[in-house]
Amino acid sequence: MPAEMPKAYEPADVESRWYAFWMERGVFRATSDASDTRPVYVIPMPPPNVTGALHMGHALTAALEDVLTRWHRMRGYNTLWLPGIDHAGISTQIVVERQLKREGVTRHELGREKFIERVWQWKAESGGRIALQQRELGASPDWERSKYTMDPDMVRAVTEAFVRLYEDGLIYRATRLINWCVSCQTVLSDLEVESEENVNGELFEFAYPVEGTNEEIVVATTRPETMLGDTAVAVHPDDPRYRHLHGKMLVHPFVDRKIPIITDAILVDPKFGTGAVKVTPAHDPNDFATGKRHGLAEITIFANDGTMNENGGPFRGLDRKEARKRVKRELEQKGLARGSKAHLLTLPKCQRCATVVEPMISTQWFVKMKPLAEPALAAVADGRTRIIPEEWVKTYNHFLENIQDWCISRQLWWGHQIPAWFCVDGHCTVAREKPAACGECKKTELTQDSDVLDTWFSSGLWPFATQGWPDKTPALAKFYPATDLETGYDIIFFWVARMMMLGLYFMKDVPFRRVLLHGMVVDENGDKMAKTRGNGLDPLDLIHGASFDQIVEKALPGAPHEEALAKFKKSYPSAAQMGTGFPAFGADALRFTFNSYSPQAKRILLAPKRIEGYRHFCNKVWNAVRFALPYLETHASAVGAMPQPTWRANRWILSRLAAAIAEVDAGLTEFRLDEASGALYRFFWDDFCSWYLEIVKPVFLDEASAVAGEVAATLAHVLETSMRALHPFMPFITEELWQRLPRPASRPVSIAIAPFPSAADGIADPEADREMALLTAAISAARTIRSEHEVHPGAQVPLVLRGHDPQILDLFRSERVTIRTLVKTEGDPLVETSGGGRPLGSVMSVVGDVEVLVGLRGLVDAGKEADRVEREIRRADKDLASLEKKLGSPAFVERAKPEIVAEAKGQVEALRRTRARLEEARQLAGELA
RNA sequence: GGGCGCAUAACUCAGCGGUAGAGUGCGUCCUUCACACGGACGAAGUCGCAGGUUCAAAUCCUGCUGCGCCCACCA
Repeated sequence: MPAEMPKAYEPADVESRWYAFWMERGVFRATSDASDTRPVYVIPMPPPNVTGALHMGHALTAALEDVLTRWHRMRGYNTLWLPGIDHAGISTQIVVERQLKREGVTRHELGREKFIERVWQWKAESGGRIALQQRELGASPDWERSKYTMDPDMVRAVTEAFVRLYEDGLIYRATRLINWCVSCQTVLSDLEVESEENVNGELFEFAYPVEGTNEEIVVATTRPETMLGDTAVAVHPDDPRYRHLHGKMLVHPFVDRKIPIITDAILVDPKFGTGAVKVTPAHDPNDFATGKRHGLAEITIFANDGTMNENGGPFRGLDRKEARKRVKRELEQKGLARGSKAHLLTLPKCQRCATVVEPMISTQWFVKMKPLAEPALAAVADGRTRIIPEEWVKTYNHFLENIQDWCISRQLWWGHQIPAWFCVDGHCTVAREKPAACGECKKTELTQDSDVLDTWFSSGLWPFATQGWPDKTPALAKFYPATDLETGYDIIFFWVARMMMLGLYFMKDVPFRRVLLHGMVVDENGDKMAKTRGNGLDPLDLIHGASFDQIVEKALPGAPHEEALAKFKKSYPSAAQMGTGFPAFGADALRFTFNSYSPQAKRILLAPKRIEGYRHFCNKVWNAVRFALPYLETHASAVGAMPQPTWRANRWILSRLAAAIAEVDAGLTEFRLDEASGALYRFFWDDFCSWYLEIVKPVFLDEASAVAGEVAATLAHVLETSMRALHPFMPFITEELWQRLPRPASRPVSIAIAPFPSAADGIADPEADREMALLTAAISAARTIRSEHEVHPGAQVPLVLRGHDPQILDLFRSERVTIRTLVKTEGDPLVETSGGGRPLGSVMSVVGDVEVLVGLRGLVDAGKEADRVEREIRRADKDLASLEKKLGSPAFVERAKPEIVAEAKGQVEALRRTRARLEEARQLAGELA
């Protein structure tokens, strides 16, 4: 460690120094040893996708969870922040396929086995990247326990869970109308389908000729191409327009098929469109249900890639979009088109690739959700798991109360292959290992189901599968259930609810005691960060600094530079004014920023200016220690144990420290990290730096000072304690400074495992609080007078403090050095009882019962002084009026709480005295003129 | 179509029943021996609109307006 401390805090220097130290000392390790009797704190990290690079969401998650982790570790908990990586089925497959494409190969050419090898190879190369980036943030999980959802023990747990659910009748195979992504070529669960609202589309109308008549029936549709799969046209049974057509047949214009006219009161709203609905059971959820009601044929018209199959007649081979155009054109040519009108629609899109999802009939694996959902609802309702902020409980409940069965099979290669085997006759056998023979017909030629499981199936098992389940391991006994689960609200359904359900099912206990939810990081305009928008920020660029050119290149790769820069500046107007790039804010500043947002904020508008503010705070902390160190060395013999000071400022700062610790404690306990971080910020900057250090300076300059030892002891203690309190928020700078500061011999090797401050580190002292409040108010009043009259900061002025209360006068007398230093007075301030003299050219302020008189001789601007006094008087009058009005109301006096009435009365009296004294100030101002 | 949330100082946000707060920005002054990534002081808000409850409302209730998000199979 360099002995010299640079004048400005350099995050890069400090941050590069400590991570290896923590790792070497193993301070992040938890123990599953049963003999360890410490209380346990477990918080599973949401495993980032193996494809991922660290984005703002990860950084936010890491910043918040690391605070909780480090805080508990310092409080003596056996703390496990469990890291991991998710194999992320679809995403990963897409990434690797894209890679192959660049090499000119498809996965089918490569073959399944070779492809999976490629994915593993790719994981080995880049799968560790995000963990390294998390280290740059200072994250302190127990890396040695890191899990990958494709680890052999995880695979075993997934298989076990699947088989058990199957055996218990909760997993089944069924043929349903499912969501098919024609681009990813797999089925998707309902949750993986996102709907894009208010898309401009059209409602196209065309006619089906009625067989054997000259009549026709006109239907309206947003998807004309699906008419190739129509197997009925439905009308409302009571609709008089069509009554005579019930049961008649229609002639399909393109394929050799007759279509019945059916009546259905559920499907058809006679007021909508033409009142006649074409029914395509194989490609629309409503029509599918209608088809089931009427026993209609289900004609699939699309191949898996979204092109028309052999049922498409003349349109076979065309893509969906192209088919739509051609169908419309041909209908027009046949004279069957009946026009179209604009129509707003909602498009279902694939979460991964944004392709429009196609409803298709397919045989898939499902999990029966109702029986799993009920215990999960109960666990939150009865408080076994608490959701914070509470507003999310409704969302959680609504989802589980209306939950549909979960489609868990995916037509991918990358993932956990489904443990089901088929014989040549199509019988299915589910087993933990490949069975010797078909469970039904005993044939021995078996092939495993080629599908894999939804990625979220394995994530749902995370809290126990990572601890050795299904074995009864010591780790499982120790670390299940977890204490907290902290994550973004966007995965309540995908992850949180499923862990609740599966945890309760397999472990008979909730997976975690609390669910803590944070919001989404968005740009300064409130827009989601997205690659297409060019508004993504790399957290590492904020930590290390980067030019806007570099940032823009990353945000919108491949785009013209000017365009990308324009988009970026629009997304971050305040950043655009910061010059040509971001300076290195440092990890600590970024972390502190994340921790300064209220957790109930759904959107976190990341303003770089705010990060800058917290970098300044780091600098403040740095310089406070830099200032103090020499004095602490000089008085080394006095520094050590918990101080028991008698000097007022020392008592006061310990009292403020006690209050700050209490606030931090309350904030951290209730996941109000913003309140905790805010309390520390205010304590350190306002109380400690602005007042305490300034008060203490003359003590160290005075070699004969009798209190120097006491001050050094207090200063050392407050700084050492502040570092410990700040450490969960700013781990790097606090470790660095703490290592430099004198500290009790009992402290461990790293601040990361030093005790977190407790009530015992402060001493509440209401008397000191009260006295210092008076003192600082008087000093501020004098400073205001100086400043308002533009007295040069270096100039010394006479100061008189007048009052009636002998105790208060004693207070001022004993603090004359402080007053003299902070106000810059000419000699010691004069403290006297009312009616005494006053300095030449006096201007006066009233603070409580004390008159603050500053002598400004010829410096006075009479006009300004008159204004200032009038302002004070006006303020007093206004306050007085509102209080008197309130006290004048009998209703208030009778019904308000007595203490509130008493307080108001006290305030009125004080204000009346102030008001009376201000008259003298007014008179003085008048004399000046 | 339902549900949730947000509207407080120029900006970003706390506060959520007892006389309006912070950070940033802004203005004045200061290169004072920790820090100009600083200091002192100051200006700035009819707490979205309209009703209601209450002795008292940014704070609770109702309605409205404007944003944002989530869920939902309306051709």
